[in-house]
Amino acid sequence: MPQEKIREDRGPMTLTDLPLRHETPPARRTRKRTRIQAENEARILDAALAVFSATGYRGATLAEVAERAGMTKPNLLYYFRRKEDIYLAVLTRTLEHWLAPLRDLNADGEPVEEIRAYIRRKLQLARDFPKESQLFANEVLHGAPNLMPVLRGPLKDQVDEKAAVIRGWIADGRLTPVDPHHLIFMIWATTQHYADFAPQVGAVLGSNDWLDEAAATLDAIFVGGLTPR
Amino acid sequence: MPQEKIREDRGPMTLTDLPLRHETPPARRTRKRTRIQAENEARILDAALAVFSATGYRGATLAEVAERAGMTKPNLLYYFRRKEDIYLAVLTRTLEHWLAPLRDLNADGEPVEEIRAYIRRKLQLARDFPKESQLFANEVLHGAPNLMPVLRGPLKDQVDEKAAVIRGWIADGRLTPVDPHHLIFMIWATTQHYADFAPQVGAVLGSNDWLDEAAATLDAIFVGGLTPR
DNA sequence: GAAAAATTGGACCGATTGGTCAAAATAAAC
DNA sequence: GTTTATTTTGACCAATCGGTCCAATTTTTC
Repeated sequence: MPQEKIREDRGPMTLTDLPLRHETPPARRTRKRTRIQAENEARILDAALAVFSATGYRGATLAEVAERAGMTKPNLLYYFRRKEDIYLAVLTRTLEHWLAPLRDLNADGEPVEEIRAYIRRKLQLARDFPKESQLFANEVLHGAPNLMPVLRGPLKDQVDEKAAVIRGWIADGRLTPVDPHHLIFMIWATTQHYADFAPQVGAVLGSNDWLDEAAATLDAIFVGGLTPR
Repeated sequence: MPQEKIREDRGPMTLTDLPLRHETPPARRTRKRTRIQAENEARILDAALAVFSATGYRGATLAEVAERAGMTKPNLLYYFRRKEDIYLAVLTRTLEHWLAPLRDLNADGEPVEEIRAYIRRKLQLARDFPKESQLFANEVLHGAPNLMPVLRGPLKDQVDEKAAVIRGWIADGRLTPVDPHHLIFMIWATTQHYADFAPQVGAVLGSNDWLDEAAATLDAIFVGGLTPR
């Protein structure tokens, strides 16, 4: 059986109201958030990101998450009732972080320069937060069982909006005519590749210091490919 | 615990002698390969590709592989002694298929046209054999525990060889100067993206018929980016 | 500092899963 | 057609894992 579908639909959604809200921890039934609660939940989410991104949902064990978070398994389950809840929580947190850079693509900027800056931002994210990228990649690779509503909803909306911007630039003759959606896919693919396929990149290059060379190459190809002749 | 490292080193290797040889099935101890053996092993490998690519090594269960292969679990284990053996067998078979297209990059061809043809081949592979791509992506995403020697050995050699060809083209002024390794990464990333992130591509496009548009976009960017001005 | 609430962890449980075994059934060899 | 080798399967086992329970401990409240 594939990775379980964890979330059932709960209606439409927006970017600020991502549809992955997990069960509130039992301790929060009453009163306000405790200091210990905040600390432990943060430690758990960090541990969970490491474990889930490295092994996927099915491969991850609560015992390992608990150990990395420095607590026992029942203690972990005191903060998150189920494994799914932990996964959804860390996926949600990652998602916010992940959708941000595209938003900054500015319709009023110089087209080629805007895209170049976007690529640079994504490349830095890949270097600085590879685990987030891997978590996301793993989820989508296995059919996005928990993310499909987000992909079809907020993500598609976001992409469509920016695609319209790019289409406008093309119409103005400021960019080579290409399909904006596929251009965005290209940027996602080429930048996230360095996080998701890190072992391969490292093995082929014989080094893990790829950022500058990668940026230079992406720059050359995209700028050359997008600048009207 | 992450996906187990299944294979321990067995020294240097070549492309034709990939280092993922699994245990020979028990039935092959004696005499030659049976008709039933060949049939069942093929059915098992097909089933295993589907299951492993969809759920990863840890997520896959022998029961599901057996069911898809149309046999009982003990029967499956009669042909492959352990889960690892099945995984390694299907990974090996995939690998051969996967390393092929790069080999066809012809040093004597017209540079931009050769790269364009390579991209087209990879894109068709992504459409026609997404499961192979996903299997490979999953393995690398989780640290390539079973593939690292291949990545560092035969794969790196293959890439280095073709990188030299590209470097030659650049030296002759027939291509925009870019780092050949990163150019190859770009091609891998942009083409395999359509297989590995298929749910996302489908969700954003609202369609699964991406080949022609993708090819046109990749063509425009890569040709524009690689053609000297 | 006593009472109440929140936090921690040892022991335990049922379900799943990879894998075994031995005996039955089928196919191949002669 | 009998013997021999191969193939199939039901029953079963040990380990792992998600999750529960409850008593002990610590922190907060007043």
